[in-house]
Amino acid sequence: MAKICMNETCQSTTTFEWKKGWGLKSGGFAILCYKCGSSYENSVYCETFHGKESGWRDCKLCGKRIHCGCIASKYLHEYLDFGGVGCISCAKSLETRPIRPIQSSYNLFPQIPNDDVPNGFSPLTANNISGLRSSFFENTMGGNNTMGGNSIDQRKLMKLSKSPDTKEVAHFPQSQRTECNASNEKIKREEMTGFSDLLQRSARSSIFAKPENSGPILGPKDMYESLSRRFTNFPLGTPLDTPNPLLSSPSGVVEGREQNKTPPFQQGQRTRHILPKPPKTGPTIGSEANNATVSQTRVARPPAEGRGRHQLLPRYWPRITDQELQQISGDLNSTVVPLFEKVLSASDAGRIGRLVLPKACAEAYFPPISSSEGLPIIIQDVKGKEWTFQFRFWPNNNSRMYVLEGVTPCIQNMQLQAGDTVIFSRIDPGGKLVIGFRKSSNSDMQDSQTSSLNNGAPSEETSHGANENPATDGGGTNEESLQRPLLIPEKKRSRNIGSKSKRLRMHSEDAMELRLTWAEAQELLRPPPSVRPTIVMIEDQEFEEYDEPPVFGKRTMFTARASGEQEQWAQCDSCSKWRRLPVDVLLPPKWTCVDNVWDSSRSSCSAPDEKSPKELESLLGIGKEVKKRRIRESPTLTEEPEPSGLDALATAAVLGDDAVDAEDPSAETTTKHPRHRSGCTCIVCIQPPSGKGRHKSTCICNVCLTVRRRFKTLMLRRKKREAEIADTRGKEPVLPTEDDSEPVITSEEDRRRNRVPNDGGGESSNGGLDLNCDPNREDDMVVEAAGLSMTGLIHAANFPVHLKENGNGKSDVGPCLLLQAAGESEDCPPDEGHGCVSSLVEEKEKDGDEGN
DNA sequence: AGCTTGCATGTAACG
DNA sequence: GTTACATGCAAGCTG
Repeated sequence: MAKICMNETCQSTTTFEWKKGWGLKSGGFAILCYKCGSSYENSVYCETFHGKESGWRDCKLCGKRIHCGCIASKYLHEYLDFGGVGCISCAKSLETRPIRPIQSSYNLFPQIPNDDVPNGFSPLTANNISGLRSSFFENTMGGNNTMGGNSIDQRKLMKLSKSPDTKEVAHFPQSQRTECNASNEKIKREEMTGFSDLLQRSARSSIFAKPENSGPILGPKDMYESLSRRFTNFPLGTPLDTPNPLLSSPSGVVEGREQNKTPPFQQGQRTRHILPKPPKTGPTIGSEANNATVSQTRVARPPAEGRGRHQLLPRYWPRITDQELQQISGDLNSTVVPLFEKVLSASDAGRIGRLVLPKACAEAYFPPISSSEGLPIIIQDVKGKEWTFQFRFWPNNNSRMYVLEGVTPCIQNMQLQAGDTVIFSRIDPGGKLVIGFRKSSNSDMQDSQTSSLNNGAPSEETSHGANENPATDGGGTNEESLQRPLLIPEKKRSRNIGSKSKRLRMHSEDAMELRLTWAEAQELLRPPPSVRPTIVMIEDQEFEEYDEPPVFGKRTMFTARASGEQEQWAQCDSCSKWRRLPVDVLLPPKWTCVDNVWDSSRSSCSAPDEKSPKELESLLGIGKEVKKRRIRESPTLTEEPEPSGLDALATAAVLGDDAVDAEDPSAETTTKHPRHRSGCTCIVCIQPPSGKGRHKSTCICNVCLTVRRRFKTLMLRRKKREAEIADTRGKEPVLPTEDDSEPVITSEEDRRRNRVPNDGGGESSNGGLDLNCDPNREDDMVVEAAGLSMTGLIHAANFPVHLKENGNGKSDVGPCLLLQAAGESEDCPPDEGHGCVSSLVEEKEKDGDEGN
């Protein structure tokens, strides 16, 4: 079926081909001129014939084949008054009524702008397109060259005016009437919505229109650009949601009363809705709209066939650059038709390997499937590799849920993750599906989305594999500015990337590492600068509340000297040397030797290390594999060499001063409590660093007084216990002493008392405190804990909660211990199961008080 | 036990 | 209120 190329400068009569691919829904087709390369695909989706295997029907009058769902077919068929459809020629010959002159700018043929629309359109592209249109129609009409552009418009108008009014419909059998009405309404509705879609899209895409005409080759892209320019020339402010009764309102079709009341021109004026709504789209819309100003992204190319009832949501409109198109097409003889795109959800990118397809997209661009088993589909990636997916659906709420199964290899091959975007395109001729992608700029989805939204910076680094060229021909417009994503509610922007935190779950190994370092990150939290906390009292406890989120400070190491004195060490960001700091110093995220105002001799990177590397490594536990080893060996984060202030407290509470004085970095506690883990968000653990500088050794606050009082009780109890031990010494074969480096354990009781590691007590090794142990069995242990010094206890308690330590992931224990040691057992109620020392202390204190 | 599969359900967007 | 869709979940399957 030879056609004449619509390209005026080509007008080849022999090189057109109808291309009918399965990506072309409902008998759609694409036209390709092999001479000039112009490609025109069916752009007006005809829902009337949707589902028909063939897009062709027979004219009821002459039997001529009528195509639907294509550029031409809109004008190749008419709904006949007596039912059915007829070819345009027959319909015209039957037409007896005068054509209502609708001068509306509403263009039934939005893909081919109408020069006759009196809206002050610039003729910039009209000449080209009108010529194309003319020749196209002349040829698609079977060589009837008598039909010029006006004729086409007349036909359009005729088609519009052919909407059967009530009288006419009333003569039909009910079935036909219904069908006819439905058909007309459907078409009109889809045209209307398609138009509004186009308006919205064009408002955005206009910013990408090339300033110069693209020359004789006018492909779909150029057509859309031209359209964009044209449609953005619409006067603004006319609401679209005031439908033209002739065009879209059912009342206009069925009731028909209002049709003639309004002058057609006014109808047209009314119909126009130029100012699109702010895009209620997913995050990529907004972000990419911003990016579009610099990335030449072709925003929102209208989905060709995905119209009608299942018109695509804006978030699925493909945005693609020329480079990407070219990369996909690979050669000049093929045309890439972007179909739709989708931001990968967590489940899409997960291991299940199921990519949920938007229903409208699936039904528009994928082959129709009747059984849930679906069909295998071969989709080519941008590298040319072909992937076979299973395209299928599930019944869902009287609807369907379309999925592509088996996408995991492809997703992984493209190294995509949740938040990235896959773009489905079609290569014409051939109808081959292509899957491209666009990576989110940030592996963290939220960051990427919000950052791009906030500052308008490019959020996409690659698309379809590569898009490195900044925009050269794009430019912001007023329309574009109107579309700024700032107008988009955050709630809607966040769609598709997981408004729920659970959508952000990551299950990769990387994520595991992130989880492990979460505790470390928590330790770096600092109160927001220049923000005064609000002190709230919760069960007689003071808690600081900050309106601003905490900030990250520089990670430091805490060590304990032989004297029990705590030290803080920080590593210079410049020279990586470790500098000793006062223990109560909070460092900013960036810190160098120059900032070391506490030690002038080492306030320069040129100053040598205070300790030898070996000493430092031993002291601070720094080494290459420390972190990895920690992750690898201890999923519970129990192995940590450096005692922190709170760790020292815990250690001291168990082992007494000797444990601290030993300056054994391996003295450690455990965080292995089931309810009080790293990242715990309970009121205790979220308490910001509140203790800083508050509790001096001379402090007489209630907390410190309570600590002292309780410690006194502990000491008394210890003496009492020692007396008991002395009494029973003769009965026990071996008794552990404080001086015994390797106490001989004679019973499980004593083993527990002395916290000597048993066979299975990894967490309790080295005298650590196992918070998981049964509190009821800890009594004696706590009694033994009375061996610590008051100063050590107070000193340890003085450490701010979040400064307590050294990045060993034990932040969860610290606050609990500190508060509990300070006598605030209420903060770790038994039902919370914190198993805190303090609660044990409390118990024993009671006992002791009673005993005393 | 881990994986796959099919369906159910909750939620957000849309009309 | 309806629809679309992300994801949970249980039953079945497989090694």
